[in-house]
Amino acid sequence: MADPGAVASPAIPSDQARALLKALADPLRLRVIEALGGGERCVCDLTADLGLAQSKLSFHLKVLKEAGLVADRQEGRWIYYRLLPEAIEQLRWWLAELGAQCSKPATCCP
Amino acid sequence: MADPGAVASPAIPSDQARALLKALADPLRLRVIEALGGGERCVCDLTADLGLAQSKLSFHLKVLKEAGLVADRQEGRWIYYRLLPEAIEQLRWWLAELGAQCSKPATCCP
DNA sequence: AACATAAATCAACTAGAGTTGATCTGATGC
DNA sequence: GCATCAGATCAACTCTAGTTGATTTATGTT
Repeated sequence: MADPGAVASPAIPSDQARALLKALADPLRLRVIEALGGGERCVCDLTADLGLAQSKLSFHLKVLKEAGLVADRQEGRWIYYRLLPEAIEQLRWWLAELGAQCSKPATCCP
Repeated sequence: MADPGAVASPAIPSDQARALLKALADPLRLRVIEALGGGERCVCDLTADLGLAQSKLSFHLKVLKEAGLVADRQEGRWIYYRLLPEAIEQLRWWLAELGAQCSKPATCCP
């Protein structure tokens, strides 16, 4: 913060970046992400497709939603989940900044 | 897979990507990463700098090392850790591929 | 050799994340 | 209204990740 006139990168806070990292680090959640890659899906569809218990999937969808990776939408009694690809893009930016930091000249011990 | 003549991206396996994601998701490990951003540091230096118990830091360094984010080097009785920025770059590539997958045309439910 | 220091490892513990089955909420259809 | 289905939520449990302090291994010093 306190960086007026800086570049136009989103610069998400590291807390949010960590939430994204954590959300993606789980193998089951990654399967959900990949399943949603093909487009919006309702929960019952995902449950059947991935062969998961309903409450289990619901738990992981909540984690993904709170991390900002997916969004949901109700239609009748179905709830459709979709990916928010911009979240992945934000994480890539954040990683780019982290990587840039890691290449800066040493500040100590010459 | 089965994509001959594709781009020159490293395409790390998702297991390794997950290890990287998990390693970066921890706040303490992120502090270590940032501390190493300025250059190579010995463990005793990091311990003092971050104010951590020795075994605690040792545990997290091991996680980072196994994920491929850092490497170590012995010199006398000191062990120096350094970042491997290419790991972050690989993760960015992996995320780019994941993001690309997520934008492909829907395969079902027209 | 005896001693001191750097760092990894271990065993016991704590805490948090994920699982399970049941229950609750809300929408639809009869 | 009542029954049904989709999905979230809850409480109890399990499992894994992280913490702590003690011990061990290796290196260097006297």
